Amino acid sequence: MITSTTGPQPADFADVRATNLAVVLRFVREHAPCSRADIAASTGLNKATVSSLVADLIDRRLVRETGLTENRVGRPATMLVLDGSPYAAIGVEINVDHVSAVATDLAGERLLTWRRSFSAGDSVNQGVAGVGAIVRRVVNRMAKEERQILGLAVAVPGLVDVQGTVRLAPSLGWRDADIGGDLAKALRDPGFPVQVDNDANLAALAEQRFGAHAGASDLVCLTGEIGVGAGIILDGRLRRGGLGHSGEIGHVQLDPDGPGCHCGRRGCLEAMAGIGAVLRRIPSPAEVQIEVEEVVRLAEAGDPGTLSTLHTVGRHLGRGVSILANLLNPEVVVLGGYYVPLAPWLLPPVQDELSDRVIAAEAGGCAVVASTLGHDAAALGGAARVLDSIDSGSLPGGLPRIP
Amino acid sequence: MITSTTGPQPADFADVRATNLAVVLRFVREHAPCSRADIAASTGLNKATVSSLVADLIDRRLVRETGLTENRVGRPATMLVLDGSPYAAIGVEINVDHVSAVATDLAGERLLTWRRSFSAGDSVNQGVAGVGAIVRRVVNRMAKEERQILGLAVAVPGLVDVQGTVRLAPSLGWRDADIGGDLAKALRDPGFPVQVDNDANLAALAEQRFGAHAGASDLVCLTGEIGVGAGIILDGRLRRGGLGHSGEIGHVQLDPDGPGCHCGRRGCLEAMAGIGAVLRRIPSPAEVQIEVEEVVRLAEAGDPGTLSTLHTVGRHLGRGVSILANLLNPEVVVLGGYYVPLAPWLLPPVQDELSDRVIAAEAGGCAVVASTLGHDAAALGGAARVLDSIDSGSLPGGLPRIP
DNA sequence: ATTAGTTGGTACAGCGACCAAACAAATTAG
DNA sequence: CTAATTTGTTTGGTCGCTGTACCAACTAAT
Repeated sequence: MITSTTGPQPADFADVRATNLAVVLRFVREHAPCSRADIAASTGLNKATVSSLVADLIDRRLVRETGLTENRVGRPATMLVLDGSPYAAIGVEINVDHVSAVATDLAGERLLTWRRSFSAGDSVNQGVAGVGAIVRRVVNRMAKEERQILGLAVAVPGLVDVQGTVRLAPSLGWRDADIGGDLAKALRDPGFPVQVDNDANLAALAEQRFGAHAGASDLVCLTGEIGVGAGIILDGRLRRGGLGHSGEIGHVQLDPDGPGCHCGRRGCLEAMAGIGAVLRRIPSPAEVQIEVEEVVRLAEAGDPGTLSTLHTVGRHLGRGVSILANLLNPEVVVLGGYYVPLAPWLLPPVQDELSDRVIAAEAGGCAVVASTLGHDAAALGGAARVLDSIDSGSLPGGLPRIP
Repeated sequence: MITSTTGPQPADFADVRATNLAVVLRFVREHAPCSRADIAASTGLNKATVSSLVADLIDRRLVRETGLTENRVGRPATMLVLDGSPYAAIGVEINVDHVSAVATDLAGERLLTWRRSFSAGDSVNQGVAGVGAIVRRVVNRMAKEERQILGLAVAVPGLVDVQGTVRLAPSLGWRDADIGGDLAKALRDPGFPVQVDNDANLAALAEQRFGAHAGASDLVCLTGEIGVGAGIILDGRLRRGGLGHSGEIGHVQLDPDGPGCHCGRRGCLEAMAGIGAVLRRIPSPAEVQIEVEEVVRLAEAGDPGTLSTLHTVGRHLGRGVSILANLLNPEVVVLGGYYVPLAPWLLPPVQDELSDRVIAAEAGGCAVVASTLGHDAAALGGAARVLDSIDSGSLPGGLPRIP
C-alpha cells in the first residue's frame, strides 16, 4: 500500500512513476551490479516496466550500464550500477573548534573529507562566513570534477527546529539563527537545497546508511561530545518530534543528588556520563581529544583510578541507554564521538545496566555498539540526508527523453 | 510524494486508487457533511475523479448521500456523510479485574460499552474464554443490527510484540501467549482480523482520534493504572520500536535512593509516581477506584497530608513527563487512568517540573493534559485502531460495481 | 556445425486511473 | 424570464503498468 505522510494528499501517475523510479534506484544501490531481470524478479515489477524505468534512470545519469556480463546459461545480462560520476552530496558538521565537510557520490563513496578551524565565540555571521568558505571550496572542487551538487545538509550541535532554524546552540553561542537561509544567501543562490539539522540526528542517519548496523529501521545514535544528544530513527525514518527538538537526553536527571551540571541542574546524564565526567580536568575544546587519548593510555596501562572512573561512567551511561531501550525499543544504540575510543571499557558496564534495567527480555533485543564511522559521522550524515531525499523520490535531472 | 513504508515496494494503479479512496474517506470523516465539489477543491483531485471515488465509496456503503442541500447561489450540492449503519469496529480492553468492550460505527460513534468481570489469576485459556464470551455477545448484537464487523483489537496491559503475541503481562500472570490466535480460534474463524496491542499504545490511538488533542501528529499517552506505560505517536503513527516493546517508562529509575518498587529495583517512576504512591494503603485491584475517590475527597477538603503527597507525586510524575518531552518533543502528553481524577492537583507540579527540566524553550511546546475519554480509553483505542486500518486504505466491501 | 534450451531485454496492444474541458442541471439574483 | 453561479457528469485524452509475443545472445549437447 501507498502511505501518504499525512492529511489529504492524493496520489497520481507521477507519484507511481516517482515511487517506482526510487524503488529501482534503491535496488540498484543495494544490489549492484544487477540486471534488469534481477530487478523485475525481486521487485515484482513487470520486465517491460523495469526497462522503461531503467532507461529513465540512465537518461538522468543516475544509473549506468557496465559492459560486463555474467557467464551462465542463456543470454548474458547487461549489468547495472549506480553512476557515481555526475553527482555529489555534501554534508557539513559544525563543531566547537572546527568545521568538517564531506562529499560523497550517489553510491555513498567518499569523494573528499576536509576540515577547517572554527571559533565558537564567533557571531552567527562570522560562523556562516566560515562555513560558506569551505562549502564554496567543496562546490568548486565538485564543479571541476563536473559533478552536479544534489544538496547540502549542515549538522549543528544544538536545537534545530523543523524549518531548519537553529533555536539554541549553547556551545556556539547561537540562538534563533536561520543558518540555512543565511548560508544560501552567502552561496548566492547555489541551485541546490540547503538543509540544517541537529548533529545527533544526522549522525543517526549516517549510522543507518553507512554504519555497522546499516539498514536497521529502529536505531538510536548517542553522540559523546561535550554534550550528549540522541538521534532517533523509528520505523526507518528520523523522528524529530513536533517542533524538531527530539533527542535531548543530555539533561535528563539520573540522580537528584548527583554532581552539578553546567546547565545549573544536578545529576544530568551529561554531567554523569558525558565525556567531561571521564576527564580529570576540564580542558579547552581543542584539548579534549588529547585528554581522551591520555585516558585511553591510562586505561590500557591498567591504572586503577581510570578503570574505576570508566566503570562508573559506563554504569551511568548504561542507565541513559536503558531509558532509550525501555522507551523506544530500538534494535541498536550506537555510541559515537568520544565514546568510541573508550568503548572497550564503557560497553561492559553499559551492557550490565541494560540487562538489569530493561523490562523486555534480553534488553528488548537492543544491541549497544560503538560507532565505526570516525569523528565526522554527522557530516557524513549530512550527505546521507541528501541521498535519502533522492532515494525517496525527488530525483535530479528532470528533463524528459529526446525531443 | 508517495512514501512506501520500506524496501522494494513498487506502486501501481491499484495503490493510487486505494490511496485516493482513503483520502476521500478521511476528508468526509473530518468535514462531514460536505459535497463532492468541496472534496475536489480541498484535495486537489479532479472533480471527475472525486465523483468516481465517491461512487465507489457509496457502492461499498462507506459513504451516504444526505438529501440535504445548502442554500446558496448556484446548483445545490448533494451532501455526503459517512454511512454509519452497515459497519462496526470492536475494541476490547483486558484489565486486572474486568474486561471492557466498545463498539463504534465508521464515524467513531459509540454503539455500545459493555463490561464483564475478570480474574487476573485465570490461566490464559480461561482469560481467552472470558474475552471470547464478551466478544461473541458484541458480535451477535452487531449482527442483529446488520452491521459487518471491520475488525477487533484487544488491549493488554503488558509487553506485546509486533506479531501481537503477549510476551509478558505481569498483572495477568501471562507470558508468551498468542491471545490473537487463540481468540480467533475461540471465535471460530470470525471473518474479521483480530489484533492485539499494548494498552498504552491503543489509549494513545484513542487520544489521537477522539481526545481533546485529536489530530496531533506527535502525542504521548501515559497510562496511570497500577503500572505506568506510554503510548508513543510520532509523525502521525504509533511507534512500537523494533520488537514492539516501546513505551516501557514505568521502571525508568528516577532516584537511585528512591523507594523500593515491586519489580525489585529502587526509585522507578511507577514506585514514585504510580497510583500506588498516592494511596495510603495497598488495596486489592477492585478497591483502587474507591481509594482514589477517597483521596480526591480528602484533597478537596484540603487535607494537608494528602495535598503534600499529591504535590510530591506530581513532581515525580513531572520528571517522567520531562524525559518524554526532552526525548520525543511531542505536542502533547495525555495523562490517563487514575491520573485523570487527580489531575487538578497533579498538573501544576507537573507543569513546574516540565518548565524547569525541558531544554527547549517553553517545554518544547509540549502541553500536558488529563484525558477526557474516561476509563475505557484503551478499548476505544482498539476501535480506533481498526478504523485506522480502514483510513489507511484497506477498505471493506471489495466487490466491484454492477455484476 | 547444428540444434535445442535457457535467459535477457524490447515492442506493442490493452487497460485502469487521473485530468481537462465542455456540458447539463438546478437554483438564486435581478 | 434571463443571467449568473455553482454542482456534478460526460467525453476525450494522456500516462504508466501489465501481459504476451518476439527477438537476441549465449551454453550445452548431438
